[in-house]
Amino acid sequence: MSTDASTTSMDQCEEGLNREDEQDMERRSHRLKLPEDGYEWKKYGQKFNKNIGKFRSYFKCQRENCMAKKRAEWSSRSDGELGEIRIVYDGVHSHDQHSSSSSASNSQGTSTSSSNANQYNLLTQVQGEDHHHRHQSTSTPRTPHA
DNA sequence: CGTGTTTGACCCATC
DNA sequence: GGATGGGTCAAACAC
Repeated sequence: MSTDASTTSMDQCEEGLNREDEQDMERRSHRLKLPEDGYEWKKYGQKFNKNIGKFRSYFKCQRENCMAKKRAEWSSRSDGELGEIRIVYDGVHSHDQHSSSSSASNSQGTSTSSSNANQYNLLTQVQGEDHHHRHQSTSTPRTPHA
């Protein structure tokens, strides 16, 4: 809490372009436009945080070997335009970015996630939230019985 | 038809 | 011991 909103400065809404193409899906799919990071995310839930009066969307990496998760938080402003969207990354990617433009710079040096994980950790930290609880252990927390 | 999104319900952790 | 919040999965719907 406190001093938020101005923290988000990486979101760069790029409007226009393919109005018909995008509109087709924008029509009813995800009325909210989220900034792409270069990874494929699948929305698996949405909740409203009455504490801050903001919406929270949950995204998961589509990759099978990717346990990375993304969390998007935005105010409940009118539809269409969003003031600021807070993106929080959780987990670490084990695959390369599928981005369109060449990423150039960074990554791909020390094999695997070491460096990558660090990068994401930093982002998560930036959010400056509180609580440091991290559950999800035991390979299979869910397993009633076969 | 398949993909992707959406909403609700369910579960777990925490207070 | 219960209640709440938060997080996740599943099903259904739409295109």
